[in-house]
Amino acid sequence: MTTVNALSEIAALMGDPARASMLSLLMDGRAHTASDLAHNAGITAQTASGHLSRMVEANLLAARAQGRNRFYRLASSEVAHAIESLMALAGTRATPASKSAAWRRDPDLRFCRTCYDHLAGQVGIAVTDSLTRQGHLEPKGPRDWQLTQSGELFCDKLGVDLGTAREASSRHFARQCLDWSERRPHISGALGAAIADTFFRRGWAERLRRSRTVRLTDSGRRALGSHFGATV
Amino acid sequence: MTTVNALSEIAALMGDPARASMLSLLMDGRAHTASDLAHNAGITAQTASGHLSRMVEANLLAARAQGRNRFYRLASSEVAHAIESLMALAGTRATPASKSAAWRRDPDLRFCRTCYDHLAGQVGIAVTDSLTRQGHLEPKGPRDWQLTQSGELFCDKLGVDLGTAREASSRHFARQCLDWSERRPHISGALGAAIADTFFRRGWAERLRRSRTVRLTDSGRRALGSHFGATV
DNA sequence: TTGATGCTTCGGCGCCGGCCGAACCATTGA
DNA sequence: TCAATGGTTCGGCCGGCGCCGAAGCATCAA
Repeated sequence: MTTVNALSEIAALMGDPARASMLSLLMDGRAHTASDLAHNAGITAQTASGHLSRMVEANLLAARAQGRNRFYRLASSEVAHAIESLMALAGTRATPASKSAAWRRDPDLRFCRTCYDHLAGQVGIAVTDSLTRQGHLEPKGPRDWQLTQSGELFCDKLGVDLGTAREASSRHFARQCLDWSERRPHISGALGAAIADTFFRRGWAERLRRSRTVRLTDSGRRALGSHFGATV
Repeated sequence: MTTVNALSEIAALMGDPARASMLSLLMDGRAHTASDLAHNAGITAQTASGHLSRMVEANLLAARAQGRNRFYRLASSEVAHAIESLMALAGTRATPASKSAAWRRDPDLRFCRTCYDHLAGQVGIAVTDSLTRQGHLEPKGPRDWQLTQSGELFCDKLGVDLGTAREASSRHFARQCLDWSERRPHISGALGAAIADTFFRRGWAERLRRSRTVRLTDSGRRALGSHFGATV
């Protein structure tokens, strides 16, 4: 393959209106589901599926399966840079994030919910962000985190049962789980479950019946502020 | 026109093999005749004519009639930049272990070439690295550099025409341009052009015919060592 | 289990656009 | 003026690819 052909193949991928529409949506830097991208581009799921796999093949996108959903995001900042420089030629700039309709539909679920056995939504992200920001949590490999020494102390002070969490040796300790509403990773795995358990045990949060939705109590709201430095 | 359509239209123009071939040839920053471009792309003159007028219409190319000939060149350095950033993506297609065939096949192009009107490849990177390492060049914002006081002196000593470079006020002075073969930024903008001009004027480098490839002369190799402290 | 949902694969249709031959226009040189 | 050369316009052919319906697989909820 020549340099020229490589150029034309990459450009041709971006040159289809449907694919360009998907790339534009993904310029917000977050991950979107295949159906989200299909709907946004105004095409059927099966057509979108073909487009998406071609772009993954060409290393424009990265895919990650989670449950029944498949999330796609831009493969690298270089891809975003190339798209931006093409948009610059057209005299336009990248559009900021545009929220999907589904995103607005369920504000409570979006705010806080359980994802299996750990916290997700804005609260789950707030906890995750707080831990990384304070240096308690750091990346370990592409899909995991690990607690730092200060993180161990912090969890102990909070009453998070790290001993039991570590005993579940067959399970990932601190896995990155992609949050569908926030489109960013939150903590899952044994640590995520232990943290969620702490929230329920200390009365910071309550499960709603027959729903994944979780209600943050007043004391929970205060705890987020005092322990995590977060206001939600 | 939406930004999405603008993106796809520009990308689609670059996405045709024949047009991509023309754009690649024009990446040398020089003007080429229509028949030259047609022959290089392996198509007939009438087909090329259609492609060329479409690219002029889209402001990718600028045309100038001269006698019976019609010369085409890239419309702006922004076009060159967009093409270069697409080529950077094309380099990531295969598995990281094996570079693309084109990458292996074209060692001279990788070593030194023009990117529109400035130097790219290993030599372009060596110059850029030398300037930053010696404190002559420092980052200014996310995508630009600026010359330090010592950098001004250094350029004067070298014979780089900074006055003319600064006069082109509509143009970025020292822009970061992502090098597709080295995967790191080199100097573009008015300063990049002035430096390249110095290399050609002092006989340190020579353009090869009908190619973006640049040959470093023996004196150029010595100059890289003495002035820039680089061995290539 | 059963049904619902998300995603993919397969097959066939339709059309957009790249291609060239032929003809035409413009500039040059004699 | 006439031929030669470079470039463009027009018309028609045809292949590639974007599209969807149908069907199939995987996951989740009850």
